[in-house]
Amino acid sequence: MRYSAERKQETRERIINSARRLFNRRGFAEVTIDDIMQHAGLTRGGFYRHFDTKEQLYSHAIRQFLCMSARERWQREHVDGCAKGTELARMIVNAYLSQEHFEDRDGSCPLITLPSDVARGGKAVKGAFRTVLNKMVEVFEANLPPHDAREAALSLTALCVGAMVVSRAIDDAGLAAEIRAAARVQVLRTTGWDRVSQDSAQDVL
Amino acid sequence: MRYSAERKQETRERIINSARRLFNRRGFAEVTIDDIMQHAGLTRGGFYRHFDTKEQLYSHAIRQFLCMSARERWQREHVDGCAKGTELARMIVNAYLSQEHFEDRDGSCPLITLPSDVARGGKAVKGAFRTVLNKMVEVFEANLPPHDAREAALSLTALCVGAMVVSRAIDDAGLAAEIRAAARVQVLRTTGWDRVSQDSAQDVL
DNA sequence: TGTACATCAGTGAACGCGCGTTCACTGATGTAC
DNA sequence: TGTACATCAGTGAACGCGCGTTCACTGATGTAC
Repeated sequence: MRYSAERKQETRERIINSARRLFNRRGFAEVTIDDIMQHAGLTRGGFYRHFDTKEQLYSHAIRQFLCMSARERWQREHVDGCAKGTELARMIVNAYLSQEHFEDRDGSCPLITLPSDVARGGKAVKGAFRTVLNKMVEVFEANLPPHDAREAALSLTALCVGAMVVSRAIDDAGLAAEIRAAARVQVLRTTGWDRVSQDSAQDVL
Repeated sequence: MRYSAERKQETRERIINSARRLFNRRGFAEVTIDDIMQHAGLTRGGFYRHFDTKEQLYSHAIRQFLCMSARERWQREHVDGCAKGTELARMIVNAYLSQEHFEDRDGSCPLITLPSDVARGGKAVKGAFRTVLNKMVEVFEANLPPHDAREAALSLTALCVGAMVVSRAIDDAGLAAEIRAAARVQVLRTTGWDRVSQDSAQDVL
C-alpha cells in the first residue's frame, strides 16, 4: 500500500485533534467537516477515507479527550512531574483553578468544557465522562484522611469543576477569578493541603 | 385588531416556553422550529408572526430562563415559601441538590443546564448568566458569618452548581446521588446550617 | 536497478436532504355604520 | 342589533441555502518482475 500506514494514521490523528479543539470550542453542530479538514490542512473529500460520519468523528474526538489518559496528559502538561502526595494534590488544585487553565479553551479539562453536551449525549459519552471524573476523585481521595476520604474527594471534585464551569460562562474576568480564588481557598483549607511543605508554597499561582 | 393582543401574547409565551424546554433538553441546533411550534400546538409558518429568527427566540428563551426572576420562580416552586434566614438557605441547598431537581431536565436551574452553551455564547447570554449566579451568591452570602461571607458564598455556589452539572453528565445514578450527598454534607458542615432549628431538620431530603 | 502496474490518500465538484424562512391564503374576530 | 369590511394570527406548501456525503479523478508511492 502506498502512503505508509503510519502516514495515514498520522493524518487521522491530525483530523481528530483538529476536531477535538474545534468541537470543544464551538460545539458539535457549529463545526463543519470543512472547518475540521481545513484546520488539519486537508480538503473536504478526504474525510471519508478516515471516518464514516461526522458523529463517528465526534465520538473519537471526545474519547481522545476523555479516555486517553486525560488526567495523565493534563497533569504532565500543567503540573511539575516530580511532586508526590499532598504536594501533588495541592499543585493539581492550583493548576486546575489557574488563570492559564481558565484561558485554555481548546485544551482544558473536558469535565469543564463538555458537561452540558455530555448530559444530552448517549451512554458511551457519559461512560467516558465518568471515567475521567473517577480519576480526578481518586487523586483527591488518596490524599485525604481516610475516615471520610471518598465523600470529601467527591465534593472537592464538584467544587473544582463547578468553579471552572461557572467562571467560563460569565463575562466578567474579575468575578471569574474571584470564584476560582474562593474555591482554591476552600479546597486547601478544608483538606489541610495548604499546610504542607511550606518551602514550595507559592509555586503555581 | 381581531384576536386580542392578550391572546397573541399568550401564544408568544407558549412558544417561548416550549422553546425553553426543548433547547434546555437538546441544545440549540438539535431543536427545529417545527419541533417548537408543534410542541406549542401550532404550525411552522406562524412562528414568524412572533419572532424574526430562530436565534432571536433562543435569546428570549434563555433570557426567560435566566433573567426573569429565576431565583424567585425556582424558589417558589421548590422551596416552602415561608422559611427565613439560615433555615431558608439550608432548604435551598437541600432542594437544589435533591433528586427531584436532578431529574427535572426541562425546568431545572439554568446554571446547571446551560454553562457549556453559554461559555460559547455571546455577551448578552453571559451577562444574563451572571445575573442569576449573583442572585444565588447573594442568598448564601446573607446567611454566612460576615468576615469572609462573600468568599464562602462564591465557593458554595460553585460547589452546588458543580455537583449538579457533574451528576447530570454521568450515566450512573448511584454515583450521581453520592456526589450530591457529599456536596450537601460539605455545604451544611462548613456553613453550620445543619445546626439550626432541629425541629425541621429532615424535611426536604 | 529500472519499468509497468496497482493501490488508495487526498482533491474538488456535485448531489440531495433538512431546516430556516417566505408567501399566498384562510377564517376568526374586531370595528364602522 | 345587524351587516360589510378590514385585519392579521395561524396554515401549509414551496423555496433555497448550507452542509454532510458521494464520486470520478489525480498522482504519489508501493510492489512485481
